[in-house]
Amino acid sequence: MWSAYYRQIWQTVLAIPPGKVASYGQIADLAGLPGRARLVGKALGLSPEPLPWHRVLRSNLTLAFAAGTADALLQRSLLLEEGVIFQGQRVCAHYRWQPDLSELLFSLQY
DNA sequence: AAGTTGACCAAAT
DNA sequence: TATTTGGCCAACT
Repeated sequence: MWSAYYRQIWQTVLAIPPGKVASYGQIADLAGLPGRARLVGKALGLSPEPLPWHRVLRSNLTLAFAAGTADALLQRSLLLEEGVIFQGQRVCAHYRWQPDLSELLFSLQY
């Protein structure tokens, strides 16, 4: 039995298209939880089912995990598989997910 | 009940 | 571009 907050967060993360990335704060906003970026990180770790968690990163486009850790390496390779290119520690800015209205409405069809 | 923590963020410096 | 600062708030000590 999960908090409604987490469900909203998970749903929003699922709406991120492959090959795109979003920030924690952005997910929080889209999920109707402005200012609660930290809750997003928490929710990702508690997800009961597979999520495209690797598409979520910090607002400065760096990974949330410390460089060199197993988690960071995994996230990096998952993104590379989707065609996301890195410049040093951060992903190129043009991979940022910029949802338009119809895309958001579609993701809310339930 | 009170203090700490965290897959964060924006603004100022 | 990097670091600091203050803010955020649900979950845990």
